[in-house]
Amino acid sequence: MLDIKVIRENPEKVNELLKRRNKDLSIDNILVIDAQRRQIQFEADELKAKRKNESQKIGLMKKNGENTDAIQEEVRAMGDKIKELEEKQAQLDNEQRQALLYIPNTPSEDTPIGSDDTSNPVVYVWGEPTKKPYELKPHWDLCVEKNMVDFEKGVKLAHTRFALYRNKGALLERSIINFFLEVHTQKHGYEEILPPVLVNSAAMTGTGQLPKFKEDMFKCVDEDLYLIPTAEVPVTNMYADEPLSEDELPKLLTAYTPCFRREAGSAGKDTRGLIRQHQFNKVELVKLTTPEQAREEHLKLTDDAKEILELLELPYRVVELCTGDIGFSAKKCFDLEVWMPSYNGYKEISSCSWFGDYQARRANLKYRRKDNGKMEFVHTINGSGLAVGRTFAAICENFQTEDGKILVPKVLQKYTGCETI
RNA sequence: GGAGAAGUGGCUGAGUGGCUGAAAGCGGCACCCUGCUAAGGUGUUAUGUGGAGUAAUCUGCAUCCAGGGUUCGAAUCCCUGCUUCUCCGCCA
Repeated sequence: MLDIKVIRENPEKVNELLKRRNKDLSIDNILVIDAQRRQIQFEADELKAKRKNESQKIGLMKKNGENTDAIQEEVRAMGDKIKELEEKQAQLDNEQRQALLYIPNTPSEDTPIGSDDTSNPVVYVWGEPTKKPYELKPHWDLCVEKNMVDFEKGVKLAHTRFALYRNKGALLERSIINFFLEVHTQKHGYEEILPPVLVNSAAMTGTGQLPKFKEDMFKCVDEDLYLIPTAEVPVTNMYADEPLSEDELPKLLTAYTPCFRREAGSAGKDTRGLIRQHQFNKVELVKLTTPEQAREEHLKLTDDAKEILELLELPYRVVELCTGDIGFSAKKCFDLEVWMPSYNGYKEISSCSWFGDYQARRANLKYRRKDNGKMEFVHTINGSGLAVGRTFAAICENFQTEDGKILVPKVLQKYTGCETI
């Protein structure tokens, strides 16, 4: 969430940045709550100080054998008033926190301004869109023909938008996961994490999924547990309420997990194939950094994701998300888009975001600075490195041969144990 | 799942109703001393949130797992929850 002090001291600036996302956003109501809240706290604190003094007096009087009935009654009445003020204060605290939880992050000053994805500038292109003299089948046909993915079984066992991988399909999916993890741990220096895929509402609130995006997630009926929509949630929250020391930063973490999304509101979108499933695999990259390190580490994390696509020799481009398209918690974000013949276009395969201290405030992620010994919020950064199902689809489509085979990218062959599928 | 015990500052650990935001030790930091090394001395060392001040800083309140309760007053008493440990049961 945003820093209330920044909001208080610089409301015009905050409003201006928020309106770059959406002109309806405003923190004006929060300022009103904040002023009331501080007034009440001031009154309550003064009264509590008074009660403390009087109570100590009673202790002394009792020691001296004096009668304290009158003063006790007086302090009791004070207690009633304090309780009243405390309740009011708690209510205002809560109101303010709730309001803040629904305000998105302020975009970075240099995030391009625009209202939707049509304003996202392309900042980098690698390779050429795949062109072949023969027809490239969409992966949803090819994979079914080759008995690699069984969409019907997925639907039968669970629900629409669930798939079952089998045979070489399961092998390819598993190989991609292993390849991703190995590059990020061996080459890029990330620590591998295998986290729980169910997390509680505190974790979901920390990274910004709750409370606003509740309908996007699968929730357990009788427990305060949600299926994670991304490994970002458990991994970013690992150090919540647990200050790090500055030498531990930047902290680089990577995790493979299945991800679960309700895709509420996506009815009719990407209904064929592996592109938009309720369950999909992803390897995530997460960084916790100092504010000074953040921008550079964000670029480096994006490079780590880009490198995967280059190693696989998949054509892709990078777009920078504009203020109207950027995620709720992010300040700045690059999307990596892979060439997907079935779409005759580029399709998102990774989203690399810098969150500033927005998530850190929500999750209470802090570190102790070396220069002044003070506690400070870390900056969080994350990105897909990469989405596995979409990589699977991109490989199937971009690398198919005329006789219906799929060429396994060189770097994957040691995992699949074969050159073609 | 059943029974019992326990949760205090970065760590160990004292503290059963008031002068304890919290002893002591360790660790950390600063300075001093010692011609190396090791040791020693002095001081300092929690977080959150208000108020005053340009600021350095001063100051109120809250916080001893969490939330309630009792009391003039709670780390200390009571209730609930969570977590950890031990024993039993079950189990991949």
